Amino acid sequence: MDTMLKTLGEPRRCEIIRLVWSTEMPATEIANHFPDVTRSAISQHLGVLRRRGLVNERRDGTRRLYSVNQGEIAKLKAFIDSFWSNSLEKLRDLAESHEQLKGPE
Amino acid sequence: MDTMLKTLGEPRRCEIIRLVWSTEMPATEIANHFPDVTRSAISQHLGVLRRRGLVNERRDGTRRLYSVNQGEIAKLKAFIDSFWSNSLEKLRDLAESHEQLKGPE
DNA sequence: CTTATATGTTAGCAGTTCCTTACGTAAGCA
DNA sequence: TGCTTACGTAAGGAACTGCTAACATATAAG
Repeated sequence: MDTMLKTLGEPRRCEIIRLVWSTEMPATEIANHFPDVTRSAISQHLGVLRRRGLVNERRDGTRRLYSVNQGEIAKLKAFIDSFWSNSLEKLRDLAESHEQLKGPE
Repeated sequence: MDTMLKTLGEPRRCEIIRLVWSTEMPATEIANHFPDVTRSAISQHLGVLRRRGLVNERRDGTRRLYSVNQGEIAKLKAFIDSFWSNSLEKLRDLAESHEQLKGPE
């Protein structure tokens, strides 16, 4: 999970995720959205995202079309949510241990 | 937001957030949860978390008690959620432009 | 077959990050 | 006042990261 957070902590990688969130897009078109860095830099970011399983790659002729693996991002969402739900769990455990002291109702 | 993702991408910082999520805790006690690194390393992580506004510091004698600023983490939660809601927004915009082509119902 | 397009990969460098060691400081206690 | 506890901070180094430039490969077009 730390890995995923780190991966998305890179602004361009995070932006790529947004770009291909709902529509697959070839590498060159993705790179065109980042005029301030070379295509190579974006290709390397795509490689990281692919290896981390955050995007899927589909080949079509010479092109490679990327799309988001929303399931992986859903894991991140669940992880963030777990900060809250785990604290609820702690409260529940605390309540239970209180009940044990008092005996069951 | 990239900053927050990067900040939590560090495993120990992420763990610190969990530690002080629902109960404030003095720096030394936090450091004791990480036997593999020095207290200095943890102090530096706490400094980062404080500067980023992710934790609050309260002084009590020589101790410094840290607690999570849940509001900041809530922003991250909202950001992750926005990946989904923004794609809904795009669908809505798409539907609207279709209606313009057809004329209003 | 030759050329152009789309893309990944490698080498290498500058900047950043996380760590340790050593030191500084402020509050309590003798 | 001197010692101890609880902490932050500074200096410096090893490892990691993101970038560019140059090269490799594969498909398509002529």
